[in-house]
Amino acid sequence: MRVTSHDVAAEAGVSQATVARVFSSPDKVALATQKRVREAAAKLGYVPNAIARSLKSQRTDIVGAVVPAKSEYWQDVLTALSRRLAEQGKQLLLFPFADADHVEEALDSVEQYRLDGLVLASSTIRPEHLVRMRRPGLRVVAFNQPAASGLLPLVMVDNDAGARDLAEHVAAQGIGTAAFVGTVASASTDQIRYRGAASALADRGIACPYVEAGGFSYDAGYKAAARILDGADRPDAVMGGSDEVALGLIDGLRTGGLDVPGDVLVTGFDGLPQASWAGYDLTTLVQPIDVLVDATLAIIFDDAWDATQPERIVPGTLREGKTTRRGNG
Amino acid sequence: MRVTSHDVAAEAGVSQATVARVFSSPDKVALATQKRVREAAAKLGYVPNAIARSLKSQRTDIVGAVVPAKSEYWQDVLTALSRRLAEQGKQLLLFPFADADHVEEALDSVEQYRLDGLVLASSTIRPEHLVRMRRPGLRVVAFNQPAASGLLPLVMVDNDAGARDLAEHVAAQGIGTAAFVGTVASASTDQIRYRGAASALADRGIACPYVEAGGFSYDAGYKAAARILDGADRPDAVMGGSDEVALGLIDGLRTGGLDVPGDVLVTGFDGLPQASWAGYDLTTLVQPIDVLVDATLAIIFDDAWDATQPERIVPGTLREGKTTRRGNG
DNA sequence: TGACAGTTTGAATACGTAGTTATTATGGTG
DNA sequence: CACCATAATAACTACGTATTCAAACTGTCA
Repeated sequence: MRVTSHDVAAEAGVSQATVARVFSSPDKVALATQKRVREAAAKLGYVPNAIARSLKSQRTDIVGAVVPAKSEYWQDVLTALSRRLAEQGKQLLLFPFADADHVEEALDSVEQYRLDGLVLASSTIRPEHLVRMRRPGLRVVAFNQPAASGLLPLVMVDNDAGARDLAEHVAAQGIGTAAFVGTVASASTDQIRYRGAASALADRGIACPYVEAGGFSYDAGYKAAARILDGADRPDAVMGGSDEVALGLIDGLRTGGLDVPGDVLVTGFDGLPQASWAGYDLTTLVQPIDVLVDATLAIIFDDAWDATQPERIVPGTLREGKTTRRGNG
Repeated sequence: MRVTSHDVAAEAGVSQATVARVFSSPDKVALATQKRVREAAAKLGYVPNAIARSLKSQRTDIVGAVVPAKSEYWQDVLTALSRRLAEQGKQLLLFPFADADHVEEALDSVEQYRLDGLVLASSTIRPEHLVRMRRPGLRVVAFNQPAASGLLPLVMVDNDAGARDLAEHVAAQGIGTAAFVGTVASASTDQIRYRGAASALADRGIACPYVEAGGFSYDAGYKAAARILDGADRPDAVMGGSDEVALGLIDGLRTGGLDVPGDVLVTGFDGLPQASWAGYDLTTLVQPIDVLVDATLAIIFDDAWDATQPERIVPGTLREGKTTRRGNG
């Protein structure tokens, strides 16, 4: 049914090996022969079979990504990752998981495919899952997942420094009290960001209690806002554990009758496109996603990767939006 | 290096064929043998090789998706699609393209992989590309792409009816003039939505000129708002060609000093999560993405698919937000 | 002309699995 | 106990390609 290299070989009057060479290492085939083969291939509509090639060459040219099914941040990362891969003629295979309990299933499917590399995302993947992925022949990279430190090659934004930058920026606006609304307390990014922010604020004598939103979503942030409004002492600033939560916080606070930034300052973390939308214009720490993605692919594809330097921590950039601009409040 | 079914066979003292059967059709293997094989497999850490299986079985259990690299809407669709596939033990392979000129390259890569099915997204894929994908053994579905009608099996929301619903809803608020801010004029969804809206409005004596945002993004909508503000006769209602454009419109109009919905009503189309965010609460037509995805996968995987009924048009739902609520303005 | 290096091509093989056919073991029946 | 039907397993092969090895061919130079 399907046209194979044998069919092309017969049509062009050469051997299958020659056809294969024309498509994989053309410099080893005489130009006249190449021309004949290509014409035959075009005539028959031949397309090399990537499956068979992968079986033979032990390379799939496919990178897998294990990511949470619902998340604005990860969608951005995936977009950047897949674009970058496409430029190199490689593809991205998605292994989304609904929640932490389903990670195991996703990892099961991963092993079946002999991927060139695997990007492990989501800070809720547990360490036992991480180490399980350390297999010969599979380059695994933990993406923005501090918990993987020491277990897997790791690429991430400098969460600690970023949180401190944000905290210092907020403190400089002259606030008396603050609160940090994290996503999920067990997430390692959450912990680092909170500690960084709380520590920087403490240096300036500002207390910063931790509030758990209970999720990574806008809704979680929106609902957390209600709890802050109900609380006894309303903070002057609220630092969101992620942009998505922060956007929910803003809307929740505004729905509750507060003015942002007039009554409460709000910050985020990630640098989502939505954070820059004029309706929010959120002060946040922008992750250099392209840099992170490049570093990730370097680990996967660069043979000269230095295994003794398995961590790549990239600084983020403070984006000052109007949600921390006191003057205009 | 890698553990194969042969290794497991040797370890368990059976033939390779028996090992294969244990993992693909266990009911044909005696329980005692099965146990022995599974134990041997566990001991050696054997995992079936999906590449080899695909080569042999002529099925990859992978569905490809050709989608624009940047788009909130498509990210939502992909999320739903990949989740659904994962439930069935199948995977999603992404073929993103930066712009319409790069579709060709994406399609080239597609053909190399022997996918079980292919989802063609984006209304900017040209007809010649569409027909090129009609190959034996590959189930292709055009997703939300009216232009594919008659060329490929098609799944889409009822754009015409949806646009009419929105238009009627807006008209019912008592407006005098309107404008439709489309995404890209050549996009087939844009054309249908505009015609539907304009026709419904015309029935009520309301004119509705077409304005091209020039893109599918928030930014395109934001910039289009400026043009509307500069225009001679400001419309009482602006209908966005998509939610993303509509959200940009809202912020653009508000930045320009207008109140939405006080001065101008705004509608969208798609039903993005962001449209429901309290800061916008956009009136829009919600696409039943899960239904669309199910219909798509039915075409790809259902052998009894009725080729004489190659179009599946699903109604959307009007979501009434506060952007068309005159009373509160 | 003959030998030789370099280039080009063909035959054969392996990648790891699933399915087909052949063979052996099992159990029930007259 | 012979016989047959059925279950269970083994041997073998094909899927489509890339690569190794050997063979054939090219042109060069003594």
